[in-house]
Amino acid sequence: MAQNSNHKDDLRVRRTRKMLHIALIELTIQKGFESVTIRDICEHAMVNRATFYRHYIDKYALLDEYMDSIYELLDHSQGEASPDRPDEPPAGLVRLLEHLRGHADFYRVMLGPKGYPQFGERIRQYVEKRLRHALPENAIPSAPGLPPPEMLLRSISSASLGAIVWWLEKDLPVSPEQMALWGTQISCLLMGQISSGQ
Amino acid sequence: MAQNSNHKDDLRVRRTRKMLHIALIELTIQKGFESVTIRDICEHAMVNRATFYRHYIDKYALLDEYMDSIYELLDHSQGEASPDRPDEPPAGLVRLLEHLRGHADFYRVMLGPKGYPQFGERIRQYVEKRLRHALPENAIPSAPGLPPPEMLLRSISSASLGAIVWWLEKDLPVSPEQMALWGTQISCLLMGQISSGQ
Amino acid sequence: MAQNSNHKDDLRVRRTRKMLHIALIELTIQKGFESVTIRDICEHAMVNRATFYRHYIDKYALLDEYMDSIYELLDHSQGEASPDRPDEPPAGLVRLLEHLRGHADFYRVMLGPKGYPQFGERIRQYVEKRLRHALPENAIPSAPGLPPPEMLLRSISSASLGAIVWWLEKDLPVSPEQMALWGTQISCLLMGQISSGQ
Amino acid sequence: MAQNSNHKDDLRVRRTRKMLHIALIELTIQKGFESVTIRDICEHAMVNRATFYRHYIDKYALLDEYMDSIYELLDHSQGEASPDRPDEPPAGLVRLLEHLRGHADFYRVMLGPKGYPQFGERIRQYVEKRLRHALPENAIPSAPGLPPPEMLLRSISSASLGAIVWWLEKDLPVSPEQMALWGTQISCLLMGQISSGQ
DNA sequence: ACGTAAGCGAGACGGTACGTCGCGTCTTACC
DNA sequence: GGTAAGACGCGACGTACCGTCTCGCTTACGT
Repeated sequence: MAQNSNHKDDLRVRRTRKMLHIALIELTIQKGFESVTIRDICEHAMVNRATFYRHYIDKYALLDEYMDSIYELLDHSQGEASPDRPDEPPAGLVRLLEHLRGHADFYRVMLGPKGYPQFGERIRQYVEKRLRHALPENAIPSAPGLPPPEMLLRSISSASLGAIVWWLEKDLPVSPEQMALWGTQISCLLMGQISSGQ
Repeated sequence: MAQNSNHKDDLRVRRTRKMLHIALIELTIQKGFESVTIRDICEHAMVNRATFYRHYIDKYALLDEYMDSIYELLDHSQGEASPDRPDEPPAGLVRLLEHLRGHADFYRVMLGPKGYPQFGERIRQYVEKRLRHALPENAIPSAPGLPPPEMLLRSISSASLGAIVWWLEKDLPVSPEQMALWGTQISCLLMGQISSGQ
Repeated sequence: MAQNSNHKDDLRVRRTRKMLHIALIELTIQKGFESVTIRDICEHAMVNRATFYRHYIDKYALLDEYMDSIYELLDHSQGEASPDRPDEPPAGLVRLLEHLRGHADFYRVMLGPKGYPQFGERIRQYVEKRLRHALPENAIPSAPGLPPPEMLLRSISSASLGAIVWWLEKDLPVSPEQMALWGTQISCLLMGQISSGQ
Repeated sequence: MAQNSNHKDDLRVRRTRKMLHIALIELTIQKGFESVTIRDICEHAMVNRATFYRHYIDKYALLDEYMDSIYELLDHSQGEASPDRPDEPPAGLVRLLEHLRGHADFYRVMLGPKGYPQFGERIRQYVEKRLRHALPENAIPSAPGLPPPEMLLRSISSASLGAIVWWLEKDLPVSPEQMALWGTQISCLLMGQISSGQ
């Protein structure tokens, strides 16, 4: 685990990667993700363009690495991992929303029309994964005539992401806790009520 | 108004535009929307590149024109615009789903990871618009402590779009009518229950 | 022969190619052939770099085209093509030397240490070709014990080129006619005397 | 002067330089001198690129060092430096040709179209130097109307180099002794006859 | 023989040229 | 007047090589 002399431990390497991350985010906020060129990033980060390619194959790889670090941070910070009681916003969701609020400018762009389609999808999948974990295996019955669980999960996670985008676009009108509460209500309603059969 | 010598009535013009539409769609299915270049489109359509620019400023304008024609078609074909009874799939929704099924290859790509973010958003807004029309002004109470109607609308339309994407990705496992029914159930549940429940 | 609408007849094309030729020559004089980059050429010629590649694959192709035009010019201007009498400098040789004098700066560099090895070789081959044409088939006997004709031709053409380089390096101390005379003397001596057997 | 702790006596240093020499030569034979990069050399020599720069500033310096060692070897091995009789191939010339034969692959490339212009010139100057030494000061009369001695020397040395290139290109069809004899004949003829004849 | 200074390997980095590609504008000629 | 053909300027791309640098390891040398 504690691998020595890794190239990622090199001070210069860490400095370079960090500056590229910052440049990507700041430029994305300024002009939208797709409009940002690798040239832009390098100039803003004061890094030679060839150096960029020594670390990443394109800007998507840079974004991926950044997102990975975020997810790792979110997952590791959960610590207490309380058994999420239904009808109560899970700590993970609140933490996610707090993180989004902390980088609202960035996420507002990334999830908006000048964003990157796979980015929102990745967040949706994260939400879906958490939903699956928060539920018993067979919490959602799959009776004929009812929407299949897979479709329900997709709908709920999409609804959540939609609510998040709305929240960001409206400039965070309510607290993360309130958002988490509403989101949980909606989710539980859909999953529970449908299962109990209209 | 009925200008005879209209530029768009010219046979050559109509032929050119049509071939460009076809080329855009076929190439998008093949390699994803962003990967399609104007060069590609022109070669596939056997149209000179300069000619493309005489009609559209970029491929987004070409897509927009195509989408406009679709929406016009959808809205005009509804004819009777029956007062959609809740709990029953509205005719407009079924028609939309049938259209998607008819061009599933194209929409699957456009709404997927190689698609175009504003494209899905446009469909979501169309759904949201229909939802607003299908509901009385104050159908959704906005009591404090409850999710605001705007957020609910956003969530429901996002959920619908999510369900549609799921349906396309799974290769249309159920009929448009079934999808419309499920979608309506979910929507009504969210809007109604929230307002009365809790 | 008189092919119409050839792309080389395009005024813009002729202008572009001409400016690239001039840039190549002037820059070669300034800093030596190998040091000249395609960027240099394009900036000096006020031509976009991509345009360069539309015409030539590299600077060697540009040089080749230039040299081809020179050789064509030299061969076509001979007009009278008098039956070159031995012991008298052939008109072609004088014309070649006059051309070299007219572009002495360029050839001095190209044939010097900062030049291009294949360039001198091409001139040497041109001289050798003229020598072959100026001689009857069996003018040079190939008796055993004597240098083979092929080797003699190589030596004489090399000697001629060497003399030319000397002439250019010394800043043209004598007239082209004088040079041609001396060169012819040396050539005839080598070919004739050797054959008559020491 | 006889510094013991010389940097060049270090075993590691000698090993490194030797491997770089070998790599340069083998790679030059394979792909031509200009195409060989310092990276190539270092990889082939299994030497780190930074180490190369600790010894040479570029590949030309490496080549120079190699050539210096060759010339030193040639000049030292002549030993008896007999007063070369005209009409008889001098021992130095034979030794040079034997050396060329021993490394024919390398010289064939270096003197050919993928070679290095200054390399042939250096050999030519070596030949010219030997010619000057082999002749009395005023062996060549400089009467008006006759080619100046400087030009003659240049021509003869160029002719000799040309003959050598021919010999290498033809894959050494005759022995070094035969080549030396022919070369001497040609040289003497040019120098002697011109002065007395005409 | 052994401690140490030097040679060396590894590789990050800034720089610069390369050759390619797509874009959008323009001109010319055809129909 | 719509179109084909295509030259051109522009600018981003990804790659290659250059020369410099810092950091440790290891190794041959000199006392």
